[in-house]
Amino acid sequence: MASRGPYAKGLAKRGEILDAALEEFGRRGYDRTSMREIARQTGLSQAGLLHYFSTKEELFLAVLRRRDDRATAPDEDSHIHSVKRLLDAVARNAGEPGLVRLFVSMSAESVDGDGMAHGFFVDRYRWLIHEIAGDIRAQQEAGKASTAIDAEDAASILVAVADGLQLQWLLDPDSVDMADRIAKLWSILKVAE
Amino acid sequence: MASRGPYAKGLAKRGEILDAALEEFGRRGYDRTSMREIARQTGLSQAGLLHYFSTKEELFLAVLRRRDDRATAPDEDSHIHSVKRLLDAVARNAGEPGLVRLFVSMSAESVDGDGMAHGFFVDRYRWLIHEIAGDIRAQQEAGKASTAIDAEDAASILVAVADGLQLQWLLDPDSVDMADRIAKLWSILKVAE
DNA sequence: GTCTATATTATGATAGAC
DNA sequence: GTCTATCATAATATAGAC
Repeated sequence: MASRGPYAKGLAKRGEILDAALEEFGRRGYDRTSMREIARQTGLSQAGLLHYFSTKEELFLAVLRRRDDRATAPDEDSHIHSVKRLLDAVARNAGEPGLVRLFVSMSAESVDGDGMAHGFFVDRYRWLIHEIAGDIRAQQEAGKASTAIDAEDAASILVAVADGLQLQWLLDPDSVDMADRIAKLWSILKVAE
Repeated sequence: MASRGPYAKGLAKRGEILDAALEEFGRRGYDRTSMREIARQTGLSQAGLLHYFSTKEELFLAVLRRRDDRATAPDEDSHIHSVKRLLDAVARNAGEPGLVRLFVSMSAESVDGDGMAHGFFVDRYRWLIHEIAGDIRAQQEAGKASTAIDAEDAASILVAVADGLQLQWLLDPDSVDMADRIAKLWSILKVAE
């Protein structure tokens, strides 16, 4: 609530930088994005930008964490992820190719162990799949979902389909209706014998 | 058959370069891989390497095409891709993280329209899904697969799961048995009501 | 076919003034 | 908090000798 205070301006600028960085990282990938370009877009010199984020990696991780928050926070009531939320997120993402690109390409790039964001993505997938598996298990126990498939397997598959479809969609947007396809899959899994 | 001739040495060297490049691109991604490093690994100077592939992009595309061949050619009888082949490829890939990494990260990196390999991956996905959809349709007509889901949808989903699971597996190899999971999915899709 | 040398252009980061 | 240098690398690609 402290919209005035010693840090007000700095915080606003930080937000502006994160917006621009999200845009650039999402559009061009980590390696091809330069600090100079992000600085330029926010009306700073490169050195000025480094006052806010003293390394490129630091800025990158801040961008990832912030996007993660968006996907989690401003939604429904529960703080738990669920199948429904995953489906919603996929549908929503069709309007934000930059975000999708960011996550698809960043998670792929972070794959090698020494990579900057490796830990971030490992944790994120573990958490996401665990949450969704919990939701599926609850639905199974309530008799609303088939027990023909293990909840953990189903969760992992749904997350995998979401990622894979996003990749197909990014490469060829007209060829895929992501939300429709993943919804069909879930409707089948839900009633499998 | 011409193991001797004016080009024999050049061709062998080309192969050696492609092997090293595949390894490096797969391990570090396109941007982080330098021509100098590939040259070093093949006992060439950077300029010497450029005699074989005059730009980095050219080398990269040669690597992609070659890997694509591998996945297609040395398999069974038919020249057509199929669900079975996709499942086999996923199982096989668990032994070749470098290859998986190459394709996951390269396809993600190629996402922007101006990217070097965009066309390659767009074509590849179209073809792959089309082939697999054809196989599924054939199974449906033979009464071996359920018609509860559209063949095109199912093919897209299976390819998406393969990609997504590979990503999960790369990030956290112990957490996923890719082949098992995708096989379970297919067994469910096959008998869906 | 392969090399050395170099041109050119970027990058991330630091030092220090204002 | 922001700037102007500048440093130190590192990259692809070219020119031209051998």
